[in-house]
Amino acid sequence: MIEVLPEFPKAYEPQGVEDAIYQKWLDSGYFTPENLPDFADRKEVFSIAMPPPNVTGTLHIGHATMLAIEDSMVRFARLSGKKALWVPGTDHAAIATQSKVEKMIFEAEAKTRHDLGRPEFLRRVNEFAQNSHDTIVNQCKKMGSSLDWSREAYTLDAERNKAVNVAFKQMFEDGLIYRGDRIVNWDPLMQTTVSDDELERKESKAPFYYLKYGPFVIGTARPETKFGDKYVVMHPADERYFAFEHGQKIELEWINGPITATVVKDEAADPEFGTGVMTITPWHDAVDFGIAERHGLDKEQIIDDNGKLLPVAGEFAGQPIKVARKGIIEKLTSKGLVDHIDEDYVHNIALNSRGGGIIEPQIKRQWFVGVNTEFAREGKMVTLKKLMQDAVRSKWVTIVPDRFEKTYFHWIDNLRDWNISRQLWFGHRVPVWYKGEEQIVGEVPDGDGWEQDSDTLDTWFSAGLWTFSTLGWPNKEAPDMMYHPTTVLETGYDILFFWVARMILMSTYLLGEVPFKTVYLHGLVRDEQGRKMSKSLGNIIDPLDMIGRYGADATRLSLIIGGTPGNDTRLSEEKIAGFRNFTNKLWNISRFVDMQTAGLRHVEVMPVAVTLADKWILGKFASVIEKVTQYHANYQLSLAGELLREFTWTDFADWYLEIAKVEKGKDEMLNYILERLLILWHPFMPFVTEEIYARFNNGMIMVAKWPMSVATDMAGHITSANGVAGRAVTASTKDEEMFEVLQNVIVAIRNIRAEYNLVPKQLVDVVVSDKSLLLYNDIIAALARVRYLTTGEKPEQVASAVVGGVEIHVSLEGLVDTAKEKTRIETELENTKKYVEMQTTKLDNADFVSRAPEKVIAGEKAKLAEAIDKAQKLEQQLASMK
RNA sequence: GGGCGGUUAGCUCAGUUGGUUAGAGCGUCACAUUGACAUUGUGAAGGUCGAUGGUUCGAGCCCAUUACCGCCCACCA
Repeated sequence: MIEVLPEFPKAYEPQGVEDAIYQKWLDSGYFTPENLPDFADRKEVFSIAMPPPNVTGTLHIGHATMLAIEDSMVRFARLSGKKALWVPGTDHAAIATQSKVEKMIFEAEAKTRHDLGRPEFLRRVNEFAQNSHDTIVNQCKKMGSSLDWSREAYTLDAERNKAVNVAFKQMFEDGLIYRGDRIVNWDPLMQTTVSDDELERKESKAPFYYLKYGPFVIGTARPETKFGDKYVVMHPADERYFAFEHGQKIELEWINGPITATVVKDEAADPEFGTGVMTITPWHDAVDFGIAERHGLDKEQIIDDNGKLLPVAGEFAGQPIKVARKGIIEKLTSKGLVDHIDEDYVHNIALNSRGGGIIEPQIKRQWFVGVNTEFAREGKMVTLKKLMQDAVRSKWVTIVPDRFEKTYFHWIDNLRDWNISRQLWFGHRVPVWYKGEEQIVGEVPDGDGWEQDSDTLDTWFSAGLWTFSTLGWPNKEAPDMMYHPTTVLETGYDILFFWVARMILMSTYLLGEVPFKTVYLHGLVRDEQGRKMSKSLGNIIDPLDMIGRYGADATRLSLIIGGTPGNDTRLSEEKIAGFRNFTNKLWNISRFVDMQTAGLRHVEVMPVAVTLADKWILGKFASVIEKVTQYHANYQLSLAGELLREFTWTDFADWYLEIAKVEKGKDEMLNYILERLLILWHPFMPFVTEEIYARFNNGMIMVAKWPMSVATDMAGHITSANGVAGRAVTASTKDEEMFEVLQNVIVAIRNIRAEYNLVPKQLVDVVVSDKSLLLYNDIIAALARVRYLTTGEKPEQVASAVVGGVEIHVSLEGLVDTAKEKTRIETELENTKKYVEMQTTKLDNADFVSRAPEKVIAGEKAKLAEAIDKAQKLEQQLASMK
């Protein structure tokens, strides 16, 4: 069926067409690779697992960046003839989502999750998650994302739950998952543990108390933890305390009366810090816990799960920390135990980064993944840490930009066992069932009387399985597993530890292969002033808003062009508006070609280049195809976009189309180039290119063929395998140089015209020194507004210039300001002479001549010769001036 | 305390293994408005590439030192 298209509107209006185009793509089914008509012929596989957005709300500009980049990658792969798959999904984001919903419920109904009960609370969270999900899916579509919706997944659905249970079981059986009493990060506010990576440290100023502890002075910022302190620790090599022996008992007066303290010598005590002596609280401090473990010391809980003091605190029992601290200091002061107080002490306090409270370390029975635990793998003993390290060290996984490999290794080096159980309600239940002494792991037990572990798993546990749990795993025979390892993982660098590293852990452990071959890390999007976007600052740029105002293509371009991987980018509405202008430019280029050639149409075979301009543009275009293809292969999307913009706007529109208005018979050339140019643009701006392409009547651009790359032959001729049987583009170096001279001559004339403020209507006569330029009389006449172009005698009243060895005299009878001309030429001459001098010095340098490559020397010599020639001509011009 | 990044035109940024007189977009200035596009065209101005020293025939790029800004990591109680 041939669509009847309306007339070509003067301006591109994205708002009117984007939704329909997206629907057309959906209807085609091509987002699902198996539906591609030539699926079987497509040899290479390309796949991306989309980082699933959290179902905590709506997509922000960072998500939009992710979608723009990934969609460009997938569309490029699809156009390049690959089996291109991009899997969508959402993340239940256990802690973030639960925290958000709890907050909403409390604000609206003043109820906690305990008031509602587990089933009702989960019903509410799921309802919220569903709404967020729908919004997110809609936003992905608005961005033009070519996601395979038939494969959509959710980190908390039944299939993913199965994957989680199988993974858990295998790790448990290998001894990598264990349950133990360890010191963990407890958030009293949300009543759950959080992993080390979910802590956010905030600098804070607090009084630092120096307390008299028997013969010692100890320092603390947390006097409320000191009740149980009965060990006093110092470095074994600290000479000041040689009088005290390890294990020595000391009677001393403390907060609630006399106690017996034991001296412990341990290297964890820093002699440089404070007095070099400290007391320890193993239950509420990770370092202290370590010391206590090493020496087999008692551990006592001082603070309960709600952040209140326990009976050990005596009269302070039941008080919240903040209240108790004041009273304790008062009591210590009255007992004369406060030595002095440093009021300006700065330390870091740990917060739950997901909107929770101040972390209180506690000893708790939790589930852990042992990252240093050895297990057998192919006859060797390895650890999860080693698997993670090897994957990157061996370049099995490549990180772009590579500097993040260092960050990655550093993180692994400092990694401790991963606490995976949470006391949250929203999430995958820890797949362990208990009945009396019995325990079943990883599989739902038969029979009655089994109770499941009430905890849920860290959201990153299921997220770590994402690349393969979305492709049918744990069924290793699942046909979709052909898409694994995925080709590239594209995400923000801020998520390297949380997610990227854990995916590598899970995949190398469970599958024995990496989850992706390349990690492409994009930067954060900031506002014009480099600040993070946030609601409170009111500087948020909402992608949907921008799409509504400037179109999805412009929004996408603004997020792809002008940035580099791993570096933050600043975004402004002006930038997006600028790309809206470009979108319209491309539209109008097409509109012009449509009018000029009586309708856009597919041209299969590369047309014969008739004129110099034809040869030039085909040569240029061939090189653009080659470079853009290469940039895509190297994930240098910004460079690809900039090169395309330059070619499209400057070379094709400003030069070639202007020439096409003069040189007729370019219908094939124009259509041939435009069609392929649209394909090159399609990964970046899918909507407008699809809309224009409809007028070519050649199917959908989404499944068009990427123009073939080109090669340069020995003679410097650029040949194209561009679907053309044996026809080569013959833009020789000489042709290219000639065209450049032509361009320079035109610019020089325009320049002179501008200096004398000539309006376009006013034509000028021009005398040039090179008669071969007369061949291009029509072009020069039109583009530089010239009446007669000759090679005759230089007229009297002229303004002159020298470019590329050509002398140009623009006849300006009655207009020439001789003094001004003289100054202009003198300045030019002076600069040229300086340059000649510089080049001469360089070429007279024996070291340069003997050591620089010949090619460089030849180039420098040619430049010198041209400059000398130019200087001579300028001198003659000056001499002939009256 | 360790590590990483940034510093190039008024602003936002490129600059591919060191090789033209360092580029782009936006902004600025001048001129132009009936024939693809004013969401435009033409032309121009604007930078001693943070600083110092070194390597080299040659440095924005490599090395060392240093300044400022930003980020990440860290068990100084």
